[in-house]
Amino acid sequence: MVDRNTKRVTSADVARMAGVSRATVSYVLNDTPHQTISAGTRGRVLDAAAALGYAPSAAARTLRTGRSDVVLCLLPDWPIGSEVGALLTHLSGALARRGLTLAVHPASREDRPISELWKALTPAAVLAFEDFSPAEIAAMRAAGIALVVALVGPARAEPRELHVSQQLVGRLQAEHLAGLGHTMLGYAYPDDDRLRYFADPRLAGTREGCLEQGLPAPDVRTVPLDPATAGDAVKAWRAAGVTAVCAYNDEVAMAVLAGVRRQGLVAPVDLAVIGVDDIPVARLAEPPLTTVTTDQSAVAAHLAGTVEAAIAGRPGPAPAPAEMVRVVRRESA
Amino acid sequence: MVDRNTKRVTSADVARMAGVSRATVSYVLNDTPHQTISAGTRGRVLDAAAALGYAPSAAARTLRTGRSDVVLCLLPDWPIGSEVGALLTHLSGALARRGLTLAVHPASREDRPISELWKALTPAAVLAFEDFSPAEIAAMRAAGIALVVALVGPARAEPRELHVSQQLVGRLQAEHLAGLGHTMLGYAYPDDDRLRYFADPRLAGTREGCLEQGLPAPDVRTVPLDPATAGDAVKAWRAAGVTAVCAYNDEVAMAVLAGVRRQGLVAPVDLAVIGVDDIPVARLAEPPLTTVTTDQSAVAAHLAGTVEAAIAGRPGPAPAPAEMVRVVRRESA
DNA sequence: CCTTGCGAGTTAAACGTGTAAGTTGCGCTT
DNA sequence: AAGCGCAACTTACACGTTTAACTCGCAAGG
Repeated sequence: MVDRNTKRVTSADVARMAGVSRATVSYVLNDTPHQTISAGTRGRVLDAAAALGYAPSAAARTLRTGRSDVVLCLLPDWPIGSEVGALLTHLSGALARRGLTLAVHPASREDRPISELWKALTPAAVLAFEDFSPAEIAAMRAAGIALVVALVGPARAEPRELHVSQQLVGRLQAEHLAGLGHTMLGYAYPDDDRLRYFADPRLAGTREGCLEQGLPAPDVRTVPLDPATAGDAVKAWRAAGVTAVCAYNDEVAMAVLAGVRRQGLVAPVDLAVIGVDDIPVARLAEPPLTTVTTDQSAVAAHLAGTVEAAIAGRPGPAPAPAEMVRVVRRESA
Repeated sequence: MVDRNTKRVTSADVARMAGVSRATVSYVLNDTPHQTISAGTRGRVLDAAAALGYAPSAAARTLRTGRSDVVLCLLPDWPIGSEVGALLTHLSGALARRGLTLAVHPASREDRPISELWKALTPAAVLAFEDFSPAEIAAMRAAGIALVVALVGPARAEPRELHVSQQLVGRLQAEHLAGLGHTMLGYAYPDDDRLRYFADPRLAGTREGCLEQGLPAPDVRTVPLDPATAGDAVKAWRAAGVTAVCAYNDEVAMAVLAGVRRQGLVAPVDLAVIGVDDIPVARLAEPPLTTVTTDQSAVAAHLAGTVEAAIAGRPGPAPAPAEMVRVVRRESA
C-alpha cells in the first residue's frame, strides 16, 4: 500500500549536494546566530535544499530540541459554532506567519486522556477553552510547554485571555439597549450547562452595563432553542415589565424572536432583542437580528502574539483593544 | 519561563525501575508479536510505567518508525458550519478508539504551503475536503502516507468518500417534495463559489431524484444570504411555476424563507422549502424549517474505519449505509 | 617570530524510540 | 551426554536533527 522505496530527503542529502557538512546545512537553514557562513556556501546550501525539495523532519527536530513548533488547541466537547471556526482559521494564519503550526484537537468523551496528547506531541503551547487542574498545569510546564492558556473559565479564578472581551460583549449589549431608551432589561441564558464558562462573563458584563447606566439588574431566564418554551419566557418577561433582552448568542436570540412570534407579538415594538456573534443567518431572522460581533481576526492576532511571546520568554503584548467588538444594528433592537 | 530541570520520563526510566532492559519495556508496552515475555516481567513493566506516568515520545517514535499516529485533516478556507465541527468531534473520538490522533488544520490564505505541513508531521493519513494535484498525491504516498482522501471534489473525477452521501441528500430532498405532491421544483444554489464542491453533488442528487420521480429538471437559481436578493429569486420561481425548492443548506433555505416573507407570501402554501444540515436555528425559522440531516457520528465511524484499514493495508469497509441521512419534517415543507 | 583572534567550517554526541540480531539458561529428545 | 529448540531476555544500531566543541588557515599585534 505504502510506497517505501522512495526515501525521504534529509539534510544529509542537501549537504552532499552542496558539498558541505550536515551541520553547515543546519546553520544555514535556521540561520543560527553567532555562526559565520560565507555567502557562497549559504547560496549553495539554499539552492540544494530548494532543488531537492527538502523539508526538515519535525519528528527529529522535536526529538532533538525537546520542543516542537506545534501549538495545540483543545476544543471543548460542547457545541462550538462557526465563530470558533473563524477564530481558528485566523489563528492558524497568524501562527503560521510566526512559524508555528496550529493543531486543533476536538475533544470527545470517548477520547484518550488529554495528558497522553500533550505528552506525545510536546507542543510549544497549549490553548484550551476549559480549565485544567493546577496539577495538570504544573505537569505541562514541567514538560517544557511554554504557555498554557485557558481562554475562558469560572469567574472565581483569575481573568482569562478571552474574559475581557466576553464581558465587553455583554456590556455593549446593555449599552445599546439603554441607548434606545429601554429601562428594564432581560437576559436570555443558554440552556446547555457546559456553555456557562462563556455565558457567565457575558452576563457579568451585562450586569455591569446595567449598573453603569443606572438600570436595575437584568431579569435572567434560561431559554432553550425551542419556540414554545421561549414563548413562555417572553410571556414572563413581559409580565415583569421587561422591554428588551440581551441574548447569550444569536441562536438564543433567534429562539427569543421565535417566542415573540409564538406569543402573537412583534419585535422590536413588543420586545427588543440583541444577540452575539452575527452568524450568517442573523440577517435572515424575522425581524433581522441586531447583534454584537467580534473581530475574530484581531482576536486571533492578539492570541498569536501572546503565544509567540510566551514561547520566546518575553512578556505578552498589551491587552487586546476594545475596538475588536462592535454592535451590528439591524431591526430587532 | 520554562521549567527545564524536570526531565521527561523515558522508557529507560521505566526499564530501570522494572529491572529490565529498554527493549523489554518496548516489547511489553507495544505488545510486539512473536515476542515472549513472562507474566511477571510484563506486570512489573506495566506497574512501573503507570507509577512513573510514562508516555512515549511521539517524536522519537515517529522518527524511528517513519510513521506517526496522527491523522491530518485539512480544512478548506471556505466557511465551514457547525456540522463539520460535529463531524470532526465524532471523528476524533472514533480515531482515538483506534489509537489514532486527529489533528485538524484550518487552512488560511496566509498559510505556508501544505506540503510543509505534511512533510513535517509525517501523518499516517491525510484527509482533505479539497483536491490535491496528482503530483502532490504521488509525493505524499512516496513520503509514506498511507491514505490520501479528498472527501468531495469536482464531479468529473472518480467518486469521493462523501460524494455518495451528498448525492443522497439531494435526492432525498427531491423525493420528499415530490411525495408532498409538488411537480415543479427549484434549487437554491449557494452564492459562494468555493462551496461548489459540496453543492454540485447535492444538486446532481436532486436532478436524479426529479428524473426518477418523473419531474422536470429543477429550476436552479443562486441565492445569496440576503433577504432582498432572495426575494427576487422567489419571485422568479413563482413566475416559472415552481411550488417548492430544495436549498443547498439550511442557511440558504432560511434566505429563501426570508425572501418569501419579503414578497408578502407565506411558506409552505406559496412556496415550500427544504434545507440540509438541521442546524440549531432551523427549528427557530419562520416557519420552522424542514431539512435533511446526516448522522455525523455514523459518517465519522465509517471514515475512521476507512483510515484504519488503509493504514493497515487492508481494503476499506463496505460503503456507508444509506440510513445515515434522513428527513426532519417540520413546517416549511 | 610567536601568539592571538577570527572567519568558516567540521566532528561527534546527544534526543527517545523500535527492532533485528544476538545471548543466555533450561527442559527434551535421541 | 551431547545437541537442539525455545522461552525470555539483552545488545546495539538506526532514524534525522541540533549544537557544543573542535580544527584549520590566515591576518594582525606585540
